[in-house]
Amino acid sequence: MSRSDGQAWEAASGYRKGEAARARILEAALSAFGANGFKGATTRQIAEEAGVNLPALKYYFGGKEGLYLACAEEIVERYRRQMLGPILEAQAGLEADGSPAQARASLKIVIAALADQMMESREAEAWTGFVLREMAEPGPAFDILYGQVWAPGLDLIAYLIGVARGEGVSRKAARIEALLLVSSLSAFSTARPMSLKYLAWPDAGGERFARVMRIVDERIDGVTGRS
Amino acid sequence: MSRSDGQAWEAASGYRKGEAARARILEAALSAFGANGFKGATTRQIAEEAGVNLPALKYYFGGKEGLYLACAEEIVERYRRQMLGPILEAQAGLEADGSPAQARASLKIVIAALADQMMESREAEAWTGFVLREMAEPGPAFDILYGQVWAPGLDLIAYLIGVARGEGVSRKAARIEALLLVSSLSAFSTARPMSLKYLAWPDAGGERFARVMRIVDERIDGVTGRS
DNA sequence: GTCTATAGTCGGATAGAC
DNA sequence: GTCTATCCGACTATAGAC
Repeated sequence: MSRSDGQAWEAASGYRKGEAARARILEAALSAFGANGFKGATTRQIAEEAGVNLPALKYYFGGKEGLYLACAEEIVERYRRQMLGPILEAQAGLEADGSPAQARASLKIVIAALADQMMESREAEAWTGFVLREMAEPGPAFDILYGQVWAPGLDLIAYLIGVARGEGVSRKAARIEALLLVSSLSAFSTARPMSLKYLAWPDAGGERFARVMRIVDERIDGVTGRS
Repeated sequence: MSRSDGQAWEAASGYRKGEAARARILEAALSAFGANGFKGATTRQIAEEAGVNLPALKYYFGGKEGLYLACAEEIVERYRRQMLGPILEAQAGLEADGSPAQARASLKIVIAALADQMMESREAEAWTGFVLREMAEPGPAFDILYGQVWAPGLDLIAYLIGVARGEGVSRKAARIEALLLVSSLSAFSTARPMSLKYLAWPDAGGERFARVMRIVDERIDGVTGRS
């Protein structure tokens, strides 16, 4: 990996400037790939936005595809950083009280955190775009994102749905419910431009976000079997 | 428009062969744009798949963007052709019996037809891909698709939700519910590759499609206020 | 390590023969 | 109307100076 090479020469020479350049390139790439996809984003645009010249991308990441994969790894870290708190909170609640009602509450915590990333957070916009695009059209980063982001997240949600509904739901059915629930959030991430126009909303933040989330919580009540 | 130009010389000369070439190009373009988007699709690839040479695209459609817009118009027609029956059925049911229960039944008919297009139909795969992509990243075809496909469809669904729930729901809330409901179907259209992997399903057709739809129908019961 | 300069490729568009 | 041949711009990648 180009990353460990970079660390190797840094350790040897004590050179530090490179790490800042590397971070800027990664940030610019995340933004560009998230907005335009692998093919749509150009290395020139990324280099310019990062304030480096073109060959720097090859130097640090081996090329366009290496940069794309590095973005995926960065996304996994950011996803974990953002979701770790809510996930631990949800798990702690369930360990203290394994009731269906608590599972429903934990589910709402997890979905709210996910929705916050997908719908509201401006900083998360780049990486959610990247992730959603890769799920629709599997590319070089599909496996890592599936294994590190989607599968664990969906497993947790499906598990919480199963507990909340009691024994009356099969494992597969809970997984389908989880997919439908998470996908419904795409109304305000992937499909946001259309949704905002349809609701005549300038954005989906603040009170508007809260309003959507109240409705999503009602849907969760429905999924988990409360009238 | 290049289209009316084409019709003009046909009417004058009685020449017919061109219309077949035009249709082949449109079909190939629909498939290519649906799979790869405007930038991702190449005119060379479209021309080759259609069995024509490159300048034919300019001749018939004025260029890449003209071809893209022609695809959008074609999609509107196909959407209407596919959805007209179910929409009329839903409206007829509601006119005969304006009860919440009937509205719920009509809603299930409309959603099932929509899901069939988005999830199961192989022929619809190209145009649903095109539509979903354009909604996420507004391009030249956004306005026509929004006005002719999304807005009318969502209006009908939001209206049916409102009737099914009685007077207890605001117009805006019904619209948000409609967006969330329709978006949940994207689990098996936009996000299909990931969903199929997660469920360990080879495809989402036949009995598997029916299984998902049974769960979607339960969600509709939840949205429309049945326990 | 970082840069300039350029090689090599590919895509959209079009001129002009027939 | 349909074709071949070609132009021009933009892209990725890389050689080589410092």
